[in-house]
Amino acid sequence: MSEQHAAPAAGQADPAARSGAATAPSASAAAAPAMESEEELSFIAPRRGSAEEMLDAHAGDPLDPMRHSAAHVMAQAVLELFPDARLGIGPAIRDGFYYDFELPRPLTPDDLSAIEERMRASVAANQPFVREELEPDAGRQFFVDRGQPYKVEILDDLRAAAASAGEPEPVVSTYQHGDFIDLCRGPHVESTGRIGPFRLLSVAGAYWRGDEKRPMLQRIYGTVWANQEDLDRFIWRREEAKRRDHRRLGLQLDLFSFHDVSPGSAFWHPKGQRLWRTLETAMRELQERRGYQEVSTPILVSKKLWEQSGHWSHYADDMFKLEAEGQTFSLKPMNCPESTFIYRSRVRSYRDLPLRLAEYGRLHRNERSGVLHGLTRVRHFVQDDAHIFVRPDQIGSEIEALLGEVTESYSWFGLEPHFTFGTRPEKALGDPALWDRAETLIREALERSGVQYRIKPGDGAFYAPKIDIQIEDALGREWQTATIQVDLVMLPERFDLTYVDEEGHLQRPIAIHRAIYGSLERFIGVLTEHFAGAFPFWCAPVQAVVVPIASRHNDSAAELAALLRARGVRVEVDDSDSRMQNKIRLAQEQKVPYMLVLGDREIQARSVAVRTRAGAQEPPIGWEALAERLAAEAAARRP
RNA sequence: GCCCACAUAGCUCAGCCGGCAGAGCACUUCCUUGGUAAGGAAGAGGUCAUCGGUUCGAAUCCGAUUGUGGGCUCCA
Repeated sequence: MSEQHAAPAAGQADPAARSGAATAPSASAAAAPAMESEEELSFIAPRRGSAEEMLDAHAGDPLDPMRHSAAHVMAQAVLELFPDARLGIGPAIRDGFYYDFELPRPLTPDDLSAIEERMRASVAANQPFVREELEPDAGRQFFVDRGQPYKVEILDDLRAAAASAGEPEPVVSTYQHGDFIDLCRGPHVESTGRIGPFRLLSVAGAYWRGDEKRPMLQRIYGTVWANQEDLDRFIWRREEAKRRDHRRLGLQLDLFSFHDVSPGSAFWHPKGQRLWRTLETAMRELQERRGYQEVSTPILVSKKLWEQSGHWSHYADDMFKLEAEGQTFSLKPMNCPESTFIYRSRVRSYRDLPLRLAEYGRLHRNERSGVLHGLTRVRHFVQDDAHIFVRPDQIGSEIEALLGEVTESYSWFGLEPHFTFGTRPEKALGDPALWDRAETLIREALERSGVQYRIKPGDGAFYAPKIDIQIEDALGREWQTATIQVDLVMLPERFDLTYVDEEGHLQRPIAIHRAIYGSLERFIGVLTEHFAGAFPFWCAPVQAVVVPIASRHNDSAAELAALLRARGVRVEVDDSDSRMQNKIRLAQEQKVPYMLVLGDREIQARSVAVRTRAGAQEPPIGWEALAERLAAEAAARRP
């Protein structure tokens, strides 16, 4: 970045941009006056704690008929226990199924085992599934008679949908097994005996049709597999996920904690902060190298800013607000609008662009209490945000560079990014021709970069086509982390950003919003689960523990530690009274990459015996050689 | 926010049908100076989340509050 001067400019950005991070979902920003408020809110309040669930939309599994059949069998069992139960829906889902019920009382764990028992009886009876088709009116009457208003509603909706699409009345199909009949499109397995090993997992509240204004039903989740081995593997995966849960590991590894006094905001302990700083330092190094300039903008901002950006009308409830001297302020939930003030602080020339402004902004969002979840769904988080202001002719090369940045930084963790290109949605702001051009440039950049990507038509933000980045962790779960959004209108137009072109005319720049880690909080949560707490050497909070065998070795241990520290190694000495075995055990539990054992033999040779956390024992190595090796390993940033 | 569950020592958890608050780990002290995942002994540590109610008596029963956890349109 060289001769960029800064310039005046304007700008603001959109909220959604940063959404990739902590919040993942949609992006939309607030500013779109024409948008419907619900839609806008969606980006604000990401739907789920873990993106994995969101991203893995259920996509047709050969086990689906069996899973859906299991849901029927479960509904049958529930009806036997609660004859007045009203049935919601009971689809097959990823790894299993659920069914929603309206019941006279809350279900208990005992109920679940009773239901399971009846299900087993049904499976043992091997009752065939029988399909029947009814005239719509007859079908409707059937469910009215059975006291199943939700089924009637579904039927009515189907008929209404068909009518409005100009299609003929839909045929109503039911499936029966035993004495249980359900409205159902099918298909099913031939008989209940074909249902594999299953287990009921949990009960949860679920709004009818996901609408908080509709009744709250009770949802029972279950899982079912083709054979016992698959079921066992699934159960193992769940348990492994629990073992890797970043909330548990965060405590065990002394990284962070949460406290009543600030729900949804982590307290970072020294080790967690060390990890954090290491990640941030690596990203800063990359950004320096790639021509970014770091900025910092206020956390407390007048509501005037959000009124100008358009966020206030739709987003106000999701911001923390406060009053001072008669003015209303809020804690910023996103960085973008403020970056435009820096852009506009002077006149910008075409020579200034691309202007890459990075900011580790501390953001606050007033997430509803019920959705908070460890580090993945928080009220306070830091985003490795950047706003890049470019000329239209620079979009392609800039996108290409960004894809390279994502690939490079994720390689530090051995993570392979997956790219999803979201194109123009139905409701989009801005000139369609500009959209087409931007999309073409993005597609070309994706092609040139040679990365694998998929296209999600209509999934762009309403003001910008975007590239979302997902990663798959060690358990095969997908997480959304990074996002790149090409903002054609939001920041540039609402904040009237300009630059002077070669001929002295004012032109409109394009703003690219991007976050690579996304939210540092969330990213650390994902890394913790991915590595099960055993972070790669380069970013491990404690990289090595020196283990003196007896107390007479403590002085040498301190000397070795000082030598390593001087080379930038994060090292601790365990000079407690414990036996060596115990010291090693504790270091293993803390997932420290290297244990450096020092006894008489080593000290005499000014060497040290290295044990890795994988359990390997290496031959003694000289202190200097070890320092060289560790410094080189840290610099390499390998997973 | 809503439904359900949970909240006991720093951590993990016992504590039945109300009757003097427990264990392991961690911590402190002492003994032990030991070669690759737990050496031994003693000690300290709790307003049983908070507030209120029932009761002779509440960690225990009831209610509220706060926090945490599982979820909240993969549409018959």
